[in-house]
Amino acid sequence: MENLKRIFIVDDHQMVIDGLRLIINTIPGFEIVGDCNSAHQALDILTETAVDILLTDVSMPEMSGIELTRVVHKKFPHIKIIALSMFGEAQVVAEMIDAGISGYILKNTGKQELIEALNKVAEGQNYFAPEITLQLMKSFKRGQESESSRLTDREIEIIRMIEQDFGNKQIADLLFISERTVETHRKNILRKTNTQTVVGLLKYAYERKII
Amino acid sequence: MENLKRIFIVDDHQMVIDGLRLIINTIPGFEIVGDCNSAHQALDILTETAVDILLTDVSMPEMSGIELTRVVHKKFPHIKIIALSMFGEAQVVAEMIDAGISGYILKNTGKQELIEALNKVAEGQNYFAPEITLQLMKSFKRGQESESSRLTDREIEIIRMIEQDFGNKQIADLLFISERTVETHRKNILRKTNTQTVVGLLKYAYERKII
DNA sequence: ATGTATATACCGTGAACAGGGTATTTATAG
DNA sequence: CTATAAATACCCTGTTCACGGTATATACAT
Repeated sequence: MENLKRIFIVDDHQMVIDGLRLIINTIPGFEIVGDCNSAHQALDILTETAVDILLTDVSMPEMSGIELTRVVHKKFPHIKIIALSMFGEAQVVAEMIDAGISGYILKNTGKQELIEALNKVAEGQNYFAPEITLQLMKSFKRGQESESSRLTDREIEIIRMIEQDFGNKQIADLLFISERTVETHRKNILRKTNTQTVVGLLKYAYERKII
Repeated sequence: MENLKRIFIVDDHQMVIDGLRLIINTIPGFEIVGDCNSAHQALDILTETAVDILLTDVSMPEMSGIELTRVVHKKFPHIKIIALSMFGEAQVVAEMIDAGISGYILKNTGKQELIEALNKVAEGQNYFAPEITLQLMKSFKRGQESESSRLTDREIEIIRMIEQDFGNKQIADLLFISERTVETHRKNILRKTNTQTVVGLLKYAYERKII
């Protein structure tokens, strides 16, 4: 009888769980023993379900993956925890590491990488997606240049206009500057906020009450 | 002594006011007698400032342009009101018309159109930006096909993933469908929500508690 | 059987955006 | 004077997105 590693998945989006299920079901050596949509549910279930590896979303309503990781790491120290996230924001990664994860992968991870992560963690090693380590290094470097992360008044102004769904051309017209200048500001803004898209930027801005 | 039409501008974004000021200051026949950043302020100032034309933003915190228009139209019936908005959403336009506006222009309006709007309204006529009338006609037609505006479960699912900053490729991977299909869904979503960009869509979705 | 709604999927195109970079000017501080 | 920060502006490229359209399959209702 083969000794399968038992995996449990926590994510508030069932579609992510279903996607992961389909992939993991094809990976030898692992079996999914359950899944649920909230950290609270997970804690209940883990008290009566034998689990080896916990795959948990980082951002969840009510109780975050960070908190869940802390509790699980404390109550069930044998459970290896792999974090799943859209982003590898350095601060969040650091908090998850502190909380006790063994791995951190992005949600768009391909099958090969997921296999590698699961195998490594199952062997007692750690696994961090390359993008994560890159992100951490960037953050470290950025931390040393903290002044470069502060948004200028102009940049904040432009964020506000982006939030109002003005395009670059419109922003340029309203501010009497070149469209190329707007693009440059956008570039600087995305770099400083460590985001790649307008969606990410707006979330950043809302979170930090910039707008 | 030339008889200039006195304009007052209300917009919570000073940059919009400044932009309008620069343009209007070059238009013969008009003078700006004041501006402020909130509807409440405007009401106070209008009681002691002679104004012929009020340019007001539609969306403002605390008291909207719609409410402002209602009050101004009632207390100062001689004041012609021109609405300024990012969008020409039919429902909003209709409410502003009910409230008593004489004109409605988009914030990205060029100088020529602003001149035309001001002149027409100053003569006692109405002026609506061509996009607005087009939007109203679209809305009228859409109102007749109200079923086509209801978002399907799949579409809501995809909106949620867009909000999580998943790109089309990622959404396709997670849902095991073609990227082309995702594009099609996006197209249908934007059409149904009458939005043109992700920013507009997210605002729509947040407002309506879709996400 | 037909009709409708939904999901899926494709074609084409142009515009916008993200990301790599370069550079200059102005204002301010030391 | 030099150095720095901020604002401005440009180059280039590849990718993504929005928007115009077409079509088929499936499930369900009539």
